[in-house]
Amino acid sequence: MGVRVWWVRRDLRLADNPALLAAARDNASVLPLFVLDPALWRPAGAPRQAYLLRSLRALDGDLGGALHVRRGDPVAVLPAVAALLGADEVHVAADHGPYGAGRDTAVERALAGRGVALVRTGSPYAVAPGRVRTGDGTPYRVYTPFYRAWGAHGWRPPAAGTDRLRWAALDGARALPAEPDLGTVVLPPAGERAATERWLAFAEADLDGYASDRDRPDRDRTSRLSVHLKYGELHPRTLLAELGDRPGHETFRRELAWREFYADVLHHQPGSARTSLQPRLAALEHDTGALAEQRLAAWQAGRTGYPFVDAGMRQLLAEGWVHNRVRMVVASFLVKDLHLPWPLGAHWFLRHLVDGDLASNQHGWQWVAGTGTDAAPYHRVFNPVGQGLRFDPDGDYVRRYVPELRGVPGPAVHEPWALRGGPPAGYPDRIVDHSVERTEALRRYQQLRR
DNA sequence: TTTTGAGTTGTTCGA
DNA sequence: GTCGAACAACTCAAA
Repeated sequence: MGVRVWWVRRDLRLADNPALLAAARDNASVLPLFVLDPALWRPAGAPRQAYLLRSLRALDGDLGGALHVRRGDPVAVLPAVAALLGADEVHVAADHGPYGAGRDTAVERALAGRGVALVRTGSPYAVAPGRVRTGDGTPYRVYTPFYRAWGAHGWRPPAAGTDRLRWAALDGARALPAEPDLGTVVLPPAGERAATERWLAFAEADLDGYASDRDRPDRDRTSRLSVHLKYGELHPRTLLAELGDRPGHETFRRELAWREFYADVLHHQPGSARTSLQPRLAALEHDTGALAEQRLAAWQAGRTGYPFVDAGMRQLLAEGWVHNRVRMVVASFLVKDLHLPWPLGAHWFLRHLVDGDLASNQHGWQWVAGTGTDAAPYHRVFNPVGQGLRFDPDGDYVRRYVPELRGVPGPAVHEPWALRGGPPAGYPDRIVDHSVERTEALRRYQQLRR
């Protein structure tokens, strides 16, 4: 009966956790270890920092206070902890991100020098990135064929639970740092229990109508599970096991598959987190200078004068979360109306989103910018007014996040410049004319044609 | 090797 | 008001 380390990263749960079960096999006692890595902590932004701390506290509660926390570079911390404990195995779920994969290789090497094995079991995905391949053995670059092959590949059923876990203790654990100042941001409840409750509530109330309702930000019937999946408070396999063939179920499974697809793309092309997947589009002409900076600031603050865009940007600042439909609209606005490079927007999102995930975020932005995996028609430009009228037909979503417009009833709220007397006091005029900038965007994209 | 069908989420214009 | 075409070409993936 030995002692093993369970190195917790983005799998903050006890249920359906193959790495934990591997650590605990043969009745070994397990030290649950979280390493606060400054390289990941610093750029995270206050919402994610705070959420992570809350989720760690919840996990620690579920562990009866057994969570061991250290601060530092995992390459130094893991060998030190393993030595203090006398452990010969460290168990993790594999990390396929550009930073995590390199870090794990370095940790593995450092541990091996002391005769300790780094054992990878499972991953944060139903199918580990890199596993789904075309007939040629190459990675997929188009979603739909990936989805078919991913479904055909299949995944394991959820791991059976166990009540035979024994936790090890070790002196020298650091307390978690104090929570950063969140201002007025209100975060969703963190932890495995909250995640499970969210899933059950969603499955009960919204899953059947998901195919049509998910697109309506005014109705707010998306799953809101992104943050829980991000931190591994739930595993997608657990959800997939409960999905059937009804329309809403199929649509939700496809959303989970997008998450897997983008993780796969990032795994094969780590550079896609920073640069356009289509090299030809890297030469797209962007605006620069003082005016461009002013416009970026207006977008960030939710003061573009386009209510649907501003509501989304303010929801981001208020909740660290934005409805998916609105994410596309605000992204399109930055790239195609303001002619600014997508990485600027992607970076702002990562700083403020509580569910900010490198693969999903960067590739979602690339999809909107038309630089991504699909052969996006360059003429796909979202109309911020048309999208608002279509997906927020009564204007309720806009009024929820833009108080200056609360006195404007009905769909007229989407075009405040058309109101008698112009926009209400305190609400800005449009910073650009959409129809003009749409034409300009099309011109710039057209320049890059073969 | 060549061919073929298809590719998340859109918008505008004119009949 | 509704509806279909046009907005271009390109690349992917499998037959």
